[in-house]
Amino acid sequence: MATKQRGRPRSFDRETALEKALRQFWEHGYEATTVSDLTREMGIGAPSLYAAFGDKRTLFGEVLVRYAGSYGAFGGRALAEEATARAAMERVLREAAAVFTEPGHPHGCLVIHAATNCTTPEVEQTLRKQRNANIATFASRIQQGVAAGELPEGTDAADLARYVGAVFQGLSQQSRDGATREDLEAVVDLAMRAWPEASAGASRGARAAG
Amino acid sequence: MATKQRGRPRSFDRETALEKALRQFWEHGYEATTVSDLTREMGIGAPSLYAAFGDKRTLFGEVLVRYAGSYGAFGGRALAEEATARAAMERVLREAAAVFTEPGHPHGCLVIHAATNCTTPEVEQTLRKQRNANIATFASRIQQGVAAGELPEGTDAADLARYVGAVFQGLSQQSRDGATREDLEAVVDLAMRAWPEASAGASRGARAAG
DNA sequence: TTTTTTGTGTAGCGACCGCTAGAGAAAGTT
DNA sequence: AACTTTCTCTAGCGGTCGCTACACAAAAAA
Repeated sequence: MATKQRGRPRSFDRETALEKALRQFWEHGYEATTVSDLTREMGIGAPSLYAAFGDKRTLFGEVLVRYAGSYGAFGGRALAEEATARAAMERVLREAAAVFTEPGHPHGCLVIHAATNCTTPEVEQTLRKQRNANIATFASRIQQGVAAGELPEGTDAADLARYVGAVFQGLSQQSRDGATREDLEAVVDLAMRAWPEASAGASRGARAAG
Repeated sequence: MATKQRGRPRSFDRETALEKALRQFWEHGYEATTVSDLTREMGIGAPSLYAAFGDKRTLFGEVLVRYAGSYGAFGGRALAEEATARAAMERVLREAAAVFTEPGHPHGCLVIHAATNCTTPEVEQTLRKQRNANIATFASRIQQGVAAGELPEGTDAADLARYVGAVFQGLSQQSRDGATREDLEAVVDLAMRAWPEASAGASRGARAAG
């Protein structure tokens, strides 16, 4: 590991270039981002891109991983850190409203928008699986909440997770269509009104955020 | 229409061909649908397509009109026919759940999916305007309901419309990702729990809305 | 130094894109 | 019949796509 590379060293920073690629895919989607766009933004030639990242699809795969570990990490944090399922889901939606409209990077969720109407079936399927996996993660967290008595007995965790996922996807779409953070916050306020409250026995930590 | 055409008659039915084009754009989106795809599905040569429909963009425009008048017409009907804003919005979502998952045609909403990540700015803008116009229509109907006392005073019709729109867009996305009609019905059930109810005394014009 | 290894630039490959010229085919009109 | 009008077919235009062969440049190793 400590030994130096043998040949001519790379003339660009790999992480910086990857971030540039991420922005391009995030803004324009997989298909609509051309290798020509990528090389221009990354400031390198096509052969350098292929040598450093493989082909376009492989580069996109690496971009997905980077996205999941940075801009897309808020969901996992919310699920891990909040005490109740309700707090977790509300925080997911609220941070989505913030991140999706944040200045300085493309709006919306890369996973939702980067490959809709994609002619590369593998890419389309990868992202569809990712979206469904996210909803499954929501369901799992909600099921915990049901087991803990935060939610009424018989609450269908999968249905509730799909509902949260639908709102999440709607937030992403609307952030692309020009909605402001305040617009989306209002949507979240309304969405959380649908949250099932446990009958006044086991409920604890249920708090209405301002 | 009394006099017959002079030259060689068209060898295909224009409406049938247009419907075929609609299905292609609906399934694959604007960019990902090639003229080659279109001519194959429509059963005609490229010159016939261009003679009958103009270029690809013009054809897509005609497809949008046809969609709005057929598969996409349920929203307008719901808004026009239901007595209350709540009933109208609920019917919009419920019929969306049904139409988006209906067998025999592509899933989801053409307007939402056909041009996400589009490299033709005019097409992208056209569809974004359409989506925002739909939400504005919701807002207008909801405002009527507020005026009629169906909803609490001070209800923000724009916010509520955006919420319904977000759920609508989420339904569309999930129908593409494989959700069944039953899945989406459950989402609608939950979504409607967020609907603001007028306090018992204030429902003066709840049945006289129009 | 020379040799080896690896990255970079030019230049262009075959495939597909949206689109169309031009010749022939099929109808009405005279 | 001949002529006019319109559609259809073959073939291919210029442009862009993702990707790469090849020669050269720049580093470590010998």
